[in-house]
Amino acid sequence: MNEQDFLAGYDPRDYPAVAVTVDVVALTIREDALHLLLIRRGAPPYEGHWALPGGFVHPDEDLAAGARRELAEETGLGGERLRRVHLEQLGSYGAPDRDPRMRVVSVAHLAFAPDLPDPVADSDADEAIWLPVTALTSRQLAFDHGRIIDDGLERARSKLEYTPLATRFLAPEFTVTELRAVYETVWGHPLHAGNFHRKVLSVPGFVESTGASTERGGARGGPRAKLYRPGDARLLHPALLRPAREESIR
Amino acid sequence: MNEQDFLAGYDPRDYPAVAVTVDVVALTIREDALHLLLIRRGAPPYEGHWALPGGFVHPDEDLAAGARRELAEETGLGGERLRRVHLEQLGSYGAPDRDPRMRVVSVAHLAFAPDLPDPVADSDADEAIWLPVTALTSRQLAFDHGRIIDDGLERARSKLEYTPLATRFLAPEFTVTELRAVYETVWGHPLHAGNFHRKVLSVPGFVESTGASTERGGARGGPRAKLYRPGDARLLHPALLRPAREESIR
DNA sequence: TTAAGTTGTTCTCAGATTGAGTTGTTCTCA
DNA sequence: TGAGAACAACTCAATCTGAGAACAACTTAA
Repeated sequence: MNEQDFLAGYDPRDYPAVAVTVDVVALTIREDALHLLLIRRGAPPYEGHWALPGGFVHPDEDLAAGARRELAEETGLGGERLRRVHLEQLGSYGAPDRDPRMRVVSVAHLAFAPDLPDPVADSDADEAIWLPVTALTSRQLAFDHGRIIDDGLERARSKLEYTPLATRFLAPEFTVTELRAVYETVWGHPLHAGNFHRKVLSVPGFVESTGASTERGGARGGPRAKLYRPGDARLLHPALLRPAREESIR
Repeated sequence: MNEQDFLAGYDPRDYPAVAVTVDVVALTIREDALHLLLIRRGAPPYEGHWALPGGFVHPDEDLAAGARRELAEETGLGGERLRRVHLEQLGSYGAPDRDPRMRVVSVAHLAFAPDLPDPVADSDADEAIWLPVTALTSRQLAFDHGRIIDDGLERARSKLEYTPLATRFLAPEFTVTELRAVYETVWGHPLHAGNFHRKVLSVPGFVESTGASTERGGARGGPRAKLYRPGDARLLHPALLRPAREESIR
């Protein structure tokens, strides 16, 4: 940053007031559908609209810590379960008029969680709910949260290509079929079971075998499946490619 | 964000003071080396250290607009030349103690520019210079700018894989060899000329032919090269793959 | 003017990867 | 017990990649 501005004297009160919040696009998979954690606003502006969980950054808190705290508050999650949630920064949104009350810069985060219990009613009167992403129209969403969610979904789809983060939607041990279901849900495409299987096992460090198998076969038949846990790779080489789609504009 | 906080009364003065700045990691290629725009600090803290160009967001300015303004101020660039610079958001950095004076959240941006003239001395006493990225050690850099630069470089390397943004380092018309030189300097690997050529021409929308050729052959011989301009693709399908390297930890 | 060396571009070919389909076996449900 | 489902392995053709060779068009230096 530019020291001139500071040298002029840097009493915080001298600067235009900007509030910094952290918002979280928290994704999970329930019943083979991608769900998003949202909060119903009980007061204007955007009363009755859905909004992302979030709030002001605390004075001594890092941005990521703030996002994790907000996530914990709204989901009631803690300890090991909270630690297993993948959390990354998505981007910052700071259009001057995005909040009608004052200048707010929101640092949005993206979270991948395994299927979680329904949010507990908070001390706040917030109504927090996991909603299927398909059930949302931009009009029902507060502020620019529709845009943030779109960016989060695209980021999630893309992250599955070149990272092993799909495993973060699953329990610590999982089958290849469960892993494939994650990809199919997030990408919205059916995948070739045989090829997916071959690919997952051939990419180094994606998954490692536990040696165990499921107790039962599939719900509608089939043999018991082998169980795997996440491997130690942070990136997939070579990546899994999404089926070619129409050139996405952004 | 959480309306409870707001409903309690939202006079800006009631909140802990947070300043929001935009910083820019501006990259260009000079003499086959990747260069970075830096400013020498003339006052504490970090007096004499190098810092990224940046400054406070103006009250009615979007984050990206602020970054572009800072870039314009430090490079003296404007108009069409400025518009041709690629600018994207890199991420926000908000550790509570990253600036010793007060809480500052910096929204870092990443810029790709064609070879630009040396920065003009600003109205500020700032000394702005293009420095080769290899000439930098983390100790010479102010604040957490070393980290921001690392993140920016990694983002740049990765963006060349799946976007046509390498063309943003070049003039509006360029040869395949010039384009390959961009990849080689950013990635730090020599690439196979024939394979690169084949790949660039086969990826739809990466480049399109102008029909023209260079006036002269290469400096040390060789035929005249065909000239191309950027195509209309925003993403490369299939992507160009970086030569496999040791698993990068982050 | 010529020779030597460099470079842009195209081609070849083997190896790896992918997409699509098949097979065999194990399991659940009716 | 039989039918259907699903896991896992395999096959095969099409495509893509890495590595090298070929060749013509150009440069500079002799």
